[in-house]
Amino acid sequence: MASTSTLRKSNHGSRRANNIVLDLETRAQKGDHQALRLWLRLLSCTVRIENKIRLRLRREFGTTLPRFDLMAQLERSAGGLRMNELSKRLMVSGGNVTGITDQLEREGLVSRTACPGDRRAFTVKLTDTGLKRFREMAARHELWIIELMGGLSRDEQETMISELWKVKAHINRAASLAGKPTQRLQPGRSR
Amino acid sequence: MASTSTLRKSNHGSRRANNIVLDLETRAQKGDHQALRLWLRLLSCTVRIENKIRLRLRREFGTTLPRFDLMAQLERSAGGLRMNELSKRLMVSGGNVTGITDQLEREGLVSRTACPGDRRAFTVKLTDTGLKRFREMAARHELWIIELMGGLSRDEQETMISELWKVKAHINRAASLAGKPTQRLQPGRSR
DNA sequence: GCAATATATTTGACATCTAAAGTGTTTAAA
DNA sequence: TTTAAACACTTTAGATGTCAAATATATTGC
Repeated sequence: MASTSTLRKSNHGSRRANNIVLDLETRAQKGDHQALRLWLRLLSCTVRIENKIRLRLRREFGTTLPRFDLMAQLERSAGGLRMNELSKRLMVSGGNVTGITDQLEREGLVSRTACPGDRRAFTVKLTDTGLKRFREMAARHELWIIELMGGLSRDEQETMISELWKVKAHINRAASLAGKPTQRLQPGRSR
Repeated sequence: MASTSTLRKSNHGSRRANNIVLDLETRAQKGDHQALRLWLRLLSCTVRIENKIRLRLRREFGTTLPRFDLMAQLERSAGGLRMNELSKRLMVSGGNVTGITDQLEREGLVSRTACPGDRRAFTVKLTDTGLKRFREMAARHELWIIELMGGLSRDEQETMISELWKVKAHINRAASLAGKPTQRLQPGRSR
């Protein structure tokens, strides 16, 4: 594309300029490939681990990963959380949270309570049964993770944690700079 | 918990013994926490990136991530792939591949051909339209990934790629050592 | 040959997921 | 005060995802 024409032009320039262009091209090509390779490997590892956890949660506890994740969020905040907040923390859509909460409520593991002061909102909490059940699963879950991450030394794990932090920070920064699309490209028209 | 009582007890011991105990406990506690933190951060980054890609694929190309992934696998192997092979490479179940392939076939982007020599199997291929469409998307996709991974330098990316390789290798090793459950714990009984 | 077993895909029942539309509540501005 | 916008949640439609059972074909061992 642009690089091709630049290369063609610089054939008429000095050798030094030429080399610079070639360097840039090589770097660009390698760099691209690298980011993509990184992403694919990241994805691959995540999916593998997720699949293992998913399978074990089913086999040992007859539950699913999304339910476990939702309960994990609830356990961390003693007072319970609103659907809204759960949606943000789990990084899934609101409709999804509604569905999973329905399931867990049916199983008697969480409860929906009207939120005092805001009749739109619900507070979702772990029931006593839910808390007990979750603690059992969480203990096993942590062992699984330690086992699955066993390929890395403590130092390597630390390195990766901080590098992933950079990735996360960069993505968030980019998001706020770009400004999230308002999801309403046309002037909103009621009904 | 355990750390509290151990600490109390070791107040009566020698200073050296005390330190050893504290060290071990600190390491254990930190170590556990570390693996879990690593996993949560890994997951968080992956989900964030996935969500961005998903959104952009929809907005710019009116397609979805699974369809894009399936097409990406097909583009890499000129001769097409069998459902089986797609399932393995995408790390999803066979039933799932059937569904996505159905969709793409309906859209005219892939085709199912009887597999010569094995009447059980199908070969899935990109159609001409499919290939063209995919190439457009892939170019954009790569730019997105480069942008999203921009928080890491080339060296950092390289480090992470090799560390992720270790994770992957460890998981596979563990899997083969443990022996995948045959999914048939009772002697198989036909029907 | 033929039965037992293995492989490739589909199907069915369900659980997640998203995006978008719908319902009711709150807020804030006119 | 009225009313429009923002907000919290649910509902809907459609796509993915799982596992397990069902089909159909291949392969193997006797």
